[in-house]
Amino acid sequence: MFFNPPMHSDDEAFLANVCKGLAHPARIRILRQLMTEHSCTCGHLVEGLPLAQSTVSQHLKILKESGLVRGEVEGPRTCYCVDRETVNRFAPLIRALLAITPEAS
Amino acid sequence: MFFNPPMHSDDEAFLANVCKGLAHPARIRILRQLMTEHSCTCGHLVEGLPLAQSTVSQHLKILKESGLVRGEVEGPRTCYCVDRETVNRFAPLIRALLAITPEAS
DNA sequence: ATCGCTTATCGTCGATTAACGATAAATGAA
DNA sequence: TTCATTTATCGTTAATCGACGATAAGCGAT
Repeated sequence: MFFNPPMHSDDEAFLANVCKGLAHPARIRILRQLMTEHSCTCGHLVEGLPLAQSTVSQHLKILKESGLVRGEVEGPRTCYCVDRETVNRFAPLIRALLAITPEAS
Repeated sequence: MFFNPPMHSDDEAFLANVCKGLAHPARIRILRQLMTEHSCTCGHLVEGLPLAQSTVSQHLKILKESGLVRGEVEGPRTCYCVDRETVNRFAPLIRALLAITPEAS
């Protein structure tokens, strides 16, 4: 079996930051929607959530800051999509953290 | 109309709540320590962190509220350990979320 | 140039977070 | 009982979050 690799503090900060992005039910919802739909406008997301447009916009900003989401202006609207690079870095890190087993003493 | 969630909103709230517990580097560090050491006193955790005892105690409280950690009083000290039930519920949920691929349209 | 649509930002409010020192509570030991 | 140790809690301060309405900014179409 492998020993648990030591985690760099960069990775800890990254993990914490992404988790912060996921630390609200509305943002979980938004991320899941973007994972399946590939690209959504803010307005479309607002339709699917019981929140005001400004609130959704704010959640999208937090998701962007966490690195999970990117937004591209297209004409009068903005298309949001998941940043797969962040997901692909995050997934193995959180997986490794959760898979740690106690040392046999 | 709201998105039709393939995920129960209970699960979304659970995911968000656990992520909230992980949304700070110190708590990532603490959880990691508890995953490997199985059981730690607050004082032992304080030794490994650049934070005051009261701050570490506060982080432990947040981790308990997120369900990730349990604490048991043993004499004058408290032993903290990971709640594996929470981890075992969280792991497949976050994994499933991150594994979603865009629908072929 | 103006209108209409879409989205970001501003301002506000109450609640929460994060950090610390100080202190209280609980327990084991002397 | 008294003392030392350990941890939780209180009080404080600054910062951030979460929600909203209102408004500004950008763009396409008329």
